[in-house]
Amino acid sequence: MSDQPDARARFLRLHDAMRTRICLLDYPPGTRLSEETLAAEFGTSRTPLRRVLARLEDEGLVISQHGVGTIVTDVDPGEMARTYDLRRELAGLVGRLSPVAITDEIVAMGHDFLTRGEALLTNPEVRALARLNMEYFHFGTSLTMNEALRDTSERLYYRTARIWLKATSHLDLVEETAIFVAELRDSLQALQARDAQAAADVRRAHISLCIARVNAARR
Amino acid sequence: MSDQPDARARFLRLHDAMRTRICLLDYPPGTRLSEETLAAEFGTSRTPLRRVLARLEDEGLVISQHGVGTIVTDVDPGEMARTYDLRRELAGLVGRLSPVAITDEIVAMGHDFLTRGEALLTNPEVRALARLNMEYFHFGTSLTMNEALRDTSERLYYRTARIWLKATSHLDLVEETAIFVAELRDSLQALQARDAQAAADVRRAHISLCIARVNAARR
DNA sequence: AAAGTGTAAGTTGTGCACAACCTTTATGCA
DNA sequence: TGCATAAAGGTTGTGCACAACTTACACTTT
Repeated sequence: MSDQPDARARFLRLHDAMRTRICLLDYPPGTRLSEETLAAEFGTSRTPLRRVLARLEDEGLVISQHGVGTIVTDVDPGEMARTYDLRRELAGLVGRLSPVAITDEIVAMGHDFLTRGEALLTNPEVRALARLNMEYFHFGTSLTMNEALRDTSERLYYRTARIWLKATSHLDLVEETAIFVAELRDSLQALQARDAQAAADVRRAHISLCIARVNAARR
Repeated sequence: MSDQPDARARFLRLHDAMRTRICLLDYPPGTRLSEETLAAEFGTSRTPLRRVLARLEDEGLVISQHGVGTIVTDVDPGEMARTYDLRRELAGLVGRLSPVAITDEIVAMGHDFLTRGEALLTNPEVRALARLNMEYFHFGTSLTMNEALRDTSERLYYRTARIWLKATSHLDLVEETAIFVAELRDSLQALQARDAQAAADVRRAHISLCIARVNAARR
């Protein structure tokens, strides 16, 4: 049924696993990854794993140095700020470039996200928050039919996600969770109005606020 | 002096060479590339070359199929249109997100581009036009300090460049050259006014016109 | 004649051994 | 003791042989 050849399927699986680990800070910036060890863990040889690391390097998540190792990158604060600037603009574009029609199903998904977010309020946990945020981000990009916009947004998201997560550890987790739930609430309202542009604007606004918050925390 | 290890330098060289060949239609869509042949041509083994092809695949320029070959992709017209939509927006953002200060040197570069463009008017040639267009595009993205915006713009540019080139062959080359020179002229005017936003708007407007032209030619 | 089957050629994917390289540590010498 | 040097260990990069896979074609069978 699946038209994914084994090789490609495995590549996607490993890539996703590694990307998630990096973005969830299982491998904090500076961590030295061993090709041999990872290959053994995933039950392959170095060759397919190197393909994965090569892509992660292209995406800016790791950097390989001959004779040294493959190291998880950190992100320069200035560059991160500029990346967020772009992410904010792209979030707004989701509402303008080939937005999808908001169906009942999409509204239901929005409602589901809110429910799951509210569950976090009673039991805040940074990893669960990060995971939900990641899932919700994908949901957000799925609101445009523009593939290039989707791919670009996700690429930039994964580049900055762990920095937000690191900042969240320093900020108040409870407060950050509450802010996220508020975003989910605003978002659901826009979806219920069947207004894709409004939903995109909600995201845009919250990215702006997030930038301000992280900048304030850095001081 | 150069801090590029041999391996990385070679990778960048091969990647750039292959990308240029694909975008200049030396390898038209559908071409089947042979790892062995290419490796021999570049004087390496398959291994480093496969790293290059892997990245080209991530960029959407080729697709590798086990047992079949590595094939230069074509772009779906609808997807291309949506990619152009995004490129148009990004072009405008260059003027708003961390634009550089327009120096005399930058103005001189703009003037140089115009001179070279005008030289093409007397002797139009599609390859030379494509090359100049590519160089001018890089010049355009260099007008922002936002690395993510630069990288993203270039990524999308290379994804669509060959489609524009293919369309140009069908359109009138002389007319297309004249339009490009007109853009260079407008651009220079904006630069001379030291107005980065105006320069970005010029590019934005011309991408819009390009979209309309290609769409019209397709009918 | 048509359909099915096997075989051969050509391609990408994988695993392994080794080369190239960097870092750390030990060692010898002043 | 201090410093230079080399040696050792560990890492990524490369080349090669072979596995896995697809396609095309010839051949056989119905």
